[in-house]
Amino acid sequence: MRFEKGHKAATRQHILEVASKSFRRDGVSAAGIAGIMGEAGLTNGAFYAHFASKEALVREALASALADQQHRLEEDQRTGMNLEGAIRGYLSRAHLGGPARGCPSAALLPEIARQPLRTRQRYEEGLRSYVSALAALLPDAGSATSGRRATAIFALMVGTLQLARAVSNAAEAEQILEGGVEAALRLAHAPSTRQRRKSAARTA
Amino acid sequence: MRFEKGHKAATRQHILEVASKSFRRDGVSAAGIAGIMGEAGLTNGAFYAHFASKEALVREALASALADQQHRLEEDQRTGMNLEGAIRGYLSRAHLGGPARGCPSAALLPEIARQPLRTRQRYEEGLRSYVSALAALLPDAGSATSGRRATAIFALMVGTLQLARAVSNAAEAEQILEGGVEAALRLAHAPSTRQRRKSAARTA
DNA sequence: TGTACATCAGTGAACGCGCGTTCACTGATGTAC
DNA sequence: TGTACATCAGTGAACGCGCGTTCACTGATGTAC
Repeated sequence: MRFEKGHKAATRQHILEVASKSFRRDGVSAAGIAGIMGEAGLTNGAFYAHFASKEALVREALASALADQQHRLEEDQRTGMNLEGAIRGYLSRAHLGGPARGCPSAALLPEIARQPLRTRQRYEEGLRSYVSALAALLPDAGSATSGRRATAIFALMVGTLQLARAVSNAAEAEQILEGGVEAALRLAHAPSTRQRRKSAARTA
Repeated sequence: MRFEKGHKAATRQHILEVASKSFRRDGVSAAGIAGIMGEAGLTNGAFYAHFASKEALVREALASALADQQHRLEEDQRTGMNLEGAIRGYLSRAHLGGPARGCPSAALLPEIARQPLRTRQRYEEGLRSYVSALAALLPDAGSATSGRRATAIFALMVGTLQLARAVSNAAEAEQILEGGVEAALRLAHAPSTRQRRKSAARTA
């Protein structure tokens, strides 16, 4: 054989990694097959030996980015990082400036919502799994409401990072991130029933 | 003249409204000039009599959508709606299902972050103005931190709506919205300094 | 040991199509004389 | 009052280009005899 054993699988993996970054950097519909293949050091024709369609690539690249994100969170957890560390890492200058290597939800959520059902279902699996890992870091991990609260915290972090990225002024972007950290930390702690009732009464 | 006075301005406005909806529905890069003009009942050639480029249209359509959003919020405010009402309206089933008429940030934020500087600056103005209107609804409106907290609440709402839209299961989408409402209401009330210190100590 | 053939990852040109943009033209109206 | 011309919003074909996808081909290797 012309290529060593495992070569094709390695190429496929390489295309996947390049695509995953391209999609997050440029958006799904703005990133093209020829560009991705070129960036991977191949020509466009080789693509269809690895994937059935662009849609299939999107699906796999998205799943791969979500899996990476979760592995990094679990690795952080293993090395003793707490929830505040995870929040500060997510809402950091590094993550602000590096969407290609960052959270696929922050880079692509509205576009994911427009993808075909199969893609959205695949995303959903990855999301659920990631949010569970996040919920495990909450002070009340395992409680009935920890999953729902982890989802809200994640939504806050995604929206905050997107807002900070859209804004042109760097100082304002950092203010947005800081405000997000503060708010996320507040949400991280379960309110007592008494506090929640008081809140509801005040806004009603 | 063949056309009544003000005809051209009215056509321009019509194109803008159609474009604003198309962008939110399909995404900026997926929505094309010919499609927008067709939806407006015109042919592609007429476009450049009204706008200098697609980029110019994106800029104006975005500004227009943000202005609409703010006017609706202020109208709600005038008719006596409080912050909880605004939050529940934003995180409602109607808004979930109608991105074309809804919040441009929820529909387009990651794509806005990839637009040229001019577009982002225009977005930023509209955002600032909208968040100010939101801050005016906070219990501590006018305080030093109300703007920052309004931004965080808005980020939470944007992320929550995006997440709910991406998910394929309708029941799960509603759960996400409910969790978002709960979290937003919590953030709406300024914590006392004592509470904030306690929170920080617990997560450190 | 040498030769003919099978394998298969990757090449690169081509397919039809839609993109953003340009431009010569249309045709209904108002104005000038 | 009638005719020639200017105006201008909109038409529709065409520009070059890049898209996703297909396919005949290449060429280095392993296998069969």
